[in-house]
Amino acid sequence: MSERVVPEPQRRRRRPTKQGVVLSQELIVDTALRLVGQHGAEALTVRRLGAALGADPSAVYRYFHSTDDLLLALAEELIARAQQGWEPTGDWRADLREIGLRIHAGYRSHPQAALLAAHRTTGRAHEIAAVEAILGILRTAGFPDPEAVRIYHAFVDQSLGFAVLDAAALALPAAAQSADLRVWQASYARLDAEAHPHIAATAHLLAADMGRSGYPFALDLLLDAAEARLAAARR
Amino acid sequence: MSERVVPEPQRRRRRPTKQGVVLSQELIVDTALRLVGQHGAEALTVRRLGAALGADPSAVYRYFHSTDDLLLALAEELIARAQQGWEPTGDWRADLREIGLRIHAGYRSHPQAALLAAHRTTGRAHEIAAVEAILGILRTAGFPDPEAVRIYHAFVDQSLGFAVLDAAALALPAAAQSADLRVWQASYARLDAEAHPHIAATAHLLAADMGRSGYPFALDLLLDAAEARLAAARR
DNA sequence: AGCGTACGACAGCGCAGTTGACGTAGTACA
DNA sequence: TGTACTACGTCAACTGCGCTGTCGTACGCT
Repeated sequence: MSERVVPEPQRRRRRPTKQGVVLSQELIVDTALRLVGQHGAEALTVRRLGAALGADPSAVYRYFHSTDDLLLALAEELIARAQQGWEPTGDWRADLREIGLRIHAGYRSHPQAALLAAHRTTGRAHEIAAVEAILGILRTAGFPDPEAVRIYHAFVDQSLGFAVLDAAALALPAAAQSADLRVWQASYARLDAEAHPHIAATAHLLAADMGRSGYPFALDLLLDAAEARLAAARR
Repeated sequence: MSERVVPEPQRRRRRPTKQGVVLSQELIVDTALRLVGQHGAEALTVRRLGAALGADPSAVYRYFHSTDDLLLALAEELIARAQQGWEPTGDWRADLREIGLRIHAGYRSHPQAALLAAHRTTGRAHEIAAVEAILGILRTAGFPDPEAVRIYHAFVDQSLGFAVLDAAALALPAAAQSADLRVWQASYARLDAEAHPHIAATAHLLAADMGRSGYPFALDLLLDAAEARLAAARR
């Protein structure tokens, strides 16, 4: 990973492409997010991005050194959108729940960005604001600092992790999903109750949950546990 | 996704490759796992796999129709390894914790397989055994069936999600990690305490946690919450 | 011994990310 | 207004990817 060669301050020369489009970092990021949203994560390639922009694919490299760089910019944009129009209510539990659902929903449609965001740091304004907001909620709620930091990490990574898994499921081609359903019915639903009593007893429940995201429930579990620890710390 | 064209029952003809290796599904799976373990998830390509096997890359397609198929086999193998040598102790909380750590550790070195395993179903023996074991622990602990299924999903997806994120971090080239560290120090550590009081107060704690997996802590939170719900259900 | 075929090798397709050279169009300054 | 500079869009090409169709051969069966 080299230094950022591409100048961050705004560019001065703007020449339209052959198709008359004036490029910019924002336009490229927006177009990339639109591509991913419409055609899935696998549709995001430099070549397709160039086509969608109406420019030569290599023009992208005038604004980002690599796709890694571009994905970091996508991550920052998603963080920004997740915070847009959000105001804390003062109820720490409700606030965290709302933020969690927003992060999850935002990244769900952009799994590659979620993978990066989880362990890279953009160091830019919106990311810093998000960290500050979440830590602020926890600390003003009364969590001691070490606990607040640990819960912060668990909270963020949980929402990103579920988003990545859910996004991967959504990105599967329809044929693969129906194939899995067939495999499932052939393998699980017909197991005999003697060898696999627990699966047999809950097969109908497992089937009902297939394809639904378990994130909201997992988030509630995390908030339950956090609340219990807060009560214990106050005692 | 077509039907499985490659015959599952064991093959009869075995001709060594030019380099004298006799191929088989097991050998290919083992070699693929070794490749991923040694050189990261990105090292797993059909061409490199062929080279590691001492065979032409296209020979792999005699045993799996696609990389998707191969990854499903890797997933099944990882599930098998995670269960190897494990015996339930009867303490549901300790048992779940042990299983969670095993799944996390296993998939952590094989993120692509984890991504697939989370929302595909292999329908094969070891996967079924794992589902049966986890559900069994929850149901004999006393969780009502619907709750047991929901906790099962949250538990599995949490461990897979963290494994994917952690694996992605491990797979980053060393240069990217040091670049991020520099960005972090430049952006976060020097924030003024007025604009970002919460980050400033916990900067040292955040730095100490960088790069460490938050999974064990998040797992404990989930188990805490489950235990509380079990107590409530019994009451 | 001989036949049928499973399987390994080879060549090649389309697509991916990325790079370096090139020329032009826009800006800045006189 | 003119001129020099250079940012930026384009082009062509390199490497490596998953995957396929074809071919010959050596294995295992009868």
